Amino acid sequence: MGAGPGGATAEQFIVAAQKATNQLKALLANAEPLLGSECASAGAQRSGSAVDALLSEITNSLSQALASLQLGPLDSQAPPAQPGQSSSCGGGRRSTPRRSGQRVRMDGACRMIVLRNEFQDSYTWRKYGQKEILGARFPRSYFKCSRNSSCPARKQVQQTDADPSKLELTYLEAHTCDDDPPPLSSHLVPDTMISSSTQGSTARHVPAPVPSSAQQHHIGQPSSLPMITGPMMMAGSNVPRTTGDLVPSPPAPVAAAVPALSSNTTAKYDHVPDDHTTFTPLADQEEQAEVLLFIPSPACSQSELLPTEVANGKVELHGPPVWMDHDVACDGGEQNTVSDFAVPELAVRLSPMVLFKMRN
DNA sequence: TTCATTTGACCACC
DNA sequence: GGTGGTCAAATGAA
Repeated sequence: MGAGPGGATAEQFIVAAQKATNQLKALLANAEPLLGSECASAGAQRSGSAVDALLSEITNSLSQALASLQLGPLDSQAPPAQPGQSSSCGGGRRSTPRRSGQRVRMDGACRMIVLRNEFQDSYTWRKYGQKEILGARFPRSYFKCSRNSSCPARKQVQQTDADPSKLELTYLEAHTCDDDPPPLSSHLVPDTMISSSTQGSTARHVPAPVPSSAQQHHIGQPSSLPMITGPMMMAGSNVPRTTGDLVPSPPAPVAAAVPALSSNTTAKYDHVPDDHTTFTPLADQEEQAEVLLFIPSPACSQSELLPTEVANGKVELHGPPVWMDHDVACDGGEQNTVSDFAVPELAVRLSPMVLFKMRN
């Protein structure tokens, strides 16, 4: 993918633009009190909302452009597999180039692109397969939750074509092993990502681990940065390898590039404050925003993933991605509760304290 | 010996 | 018919 001299370069430009936009938002937010206190005329307010709208549009456009780059247009010609790549994976027949991910999953899923080669979640995973994906330079690895053999949770890990240092993670099905939660937090990104209630099966699944307060919306990851910044590859990690526990990958340079692919299960334990409803976002939110980009799978639309207010951009949010339960109307009029992450990059800013603050 | 990973083969879906 | 997803035997590591 990527235009001409490197799609990754274009990607970097977009990311930089996103960052600049966020900084501009912050500057404007700081300037608002000055403007608003004495000059809070209706005209100024209109001007402010227009600026907000423009900024939102810029942000959304950049996010979608980035997503397009990273996922690739459906009809794009993906680069051919590298000769050196393993081709021994089963069923590796191929003829017509086809972008990986083009096939639409019917069970729903959410895709998360790890913009940095750092990511962990709170579950242990066991690799059960690897396969060459047509049109993708790198094979896709398949993982199952290893905590409980009956747990249907699965994870797919694949290096992105544009930037091999980035991993594309797709989570499928919800964990049912939550009766026996990990020693520490289990409600961290991204335990499960249940999407589209149009796929009846997924909507029935147990939502992601819910804080004891059982609130309508879950703060996904109070300590998100510590969790995110934990090296996914576990290279150099001192997490011990024990049965069913974490499996640190070897500290080989290659493994460092793509830990979960070359090695094994990923897991770690993340500290989470007891009170999930209140936490102080880490100072470097710009940094944080760069780390993860949550992208709904092709099988589910933005409006399916998010509450209507969010999808319509009427909600102002700040902070890291958060868990949300929200009701979604199915075709038959039936209501299903769907748990998922908000998609801050695509939608809105998330508030760690007040998850949904309605904008008038 | 146990358990995780690898990988060829099979199956379902489009 | 082609592809992605999963299974399961073989293999390797602890």
